[in-house]
Amino acid sequence: MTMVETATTVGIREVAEHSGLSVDALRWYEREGLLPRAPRGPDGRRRYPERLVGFVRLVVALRRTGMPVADVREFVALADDGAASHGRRMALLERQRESILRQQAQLAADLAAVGHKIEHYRELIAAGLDCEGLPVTPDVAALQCLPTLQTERNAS
Amino acid sequence: MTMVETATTVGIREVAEHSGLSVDALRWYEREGLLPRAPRGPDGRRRYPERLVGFVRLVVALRRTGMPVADVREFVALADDGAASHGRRMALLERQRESILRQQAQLAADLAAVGHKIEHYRELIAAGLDCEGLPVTPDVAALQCLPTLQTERNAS
DNA sequence: CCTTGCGCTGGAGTGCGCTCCAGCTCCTAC
DNA sequence: GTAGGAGCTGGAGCGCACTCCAGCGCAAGG
Repeated sequence: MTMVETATTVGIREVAEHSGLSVDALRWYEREGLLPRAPRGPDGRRRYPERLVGFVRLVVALRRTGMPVADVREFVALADDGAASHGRRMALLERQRESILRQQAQLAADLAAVGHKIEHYRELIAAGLDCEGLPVTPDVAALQCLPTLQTERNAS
Repeated sequence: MTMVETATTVGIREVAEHSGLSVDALRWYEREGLLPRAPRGPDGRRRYPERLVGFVRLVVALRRTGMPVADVREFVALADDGAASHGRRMALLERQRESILRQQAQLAADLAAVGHKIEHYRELIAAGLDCEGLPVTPDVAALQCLPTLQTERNAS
């Protein structure tokens, strides 16, 4: 807190933290035209005004929902044309919205598939049967409940 | 239809068509342990029995919902252990289910963000204003409605 | 017998989307 | 004045998940 809060502009670090992107990714997005060029402070560093931070959030939402880099680039390029491109920008967003709706349907279907499989395992274990419908021996049944030795995420 | 329908087993091509994976991807999945080794016909070709086709569908659902290849591999490896690994397999699926639920929440949030932005553009256009709240000139307004020259997807 | 078609294996190549780095400039604090 | 820390640029490198290919075998049709 030693610096003067220049109006309401934030540094790249904070934008990174609030957007979920890395600092490197933010710079890369800018170089690649996925973000407009951020204005620089007198020391040559990026100062993100509030509007731009909001824009970053939108771009993150677009990328996270699977919009390819090329399409984001196009969207940003349109933004340079000002009000004249509002219609086309809206159209791009609408296409993305359709895509998100399809993804939601797909995700719901996949959730159901996984859920059914879980239920299937639950039943098999409860009934003491293996996948072929044969009863499991007690020693195997004991192994089934090993409280999830869990995938050894702690290696390396 | 010149071949005898060997029980209820299908060739790799049909599995590809029904699963959405490419033939190459199916073979690659098998080599990499994301699918159990498919039994071969007398000519050395893969013959997928029904159970395996169902398994492929599950694996596709897991991958599509973002389960990393390494985790799928682990799941498949567990399947080799038979009934003794039911509990652990179920645990893996449950973790994936949690992940899907989080994705659904994120997707809904992103859909809302995109939706709001669309609404914003709609209002601006209807009101004849640009992003700074200034009225647009009539010639610009005309450009806004260019019926979506649409991203030129037909290049190359 | 020869061609056509599908599939096989194993390995090399590819596209995307970052991530990492060297070498530099600024500030700020001690 | 010098040490440390954050940021800058441009370019190289990388991990993932396939995709593509050469070189082969087999079986059926003409």
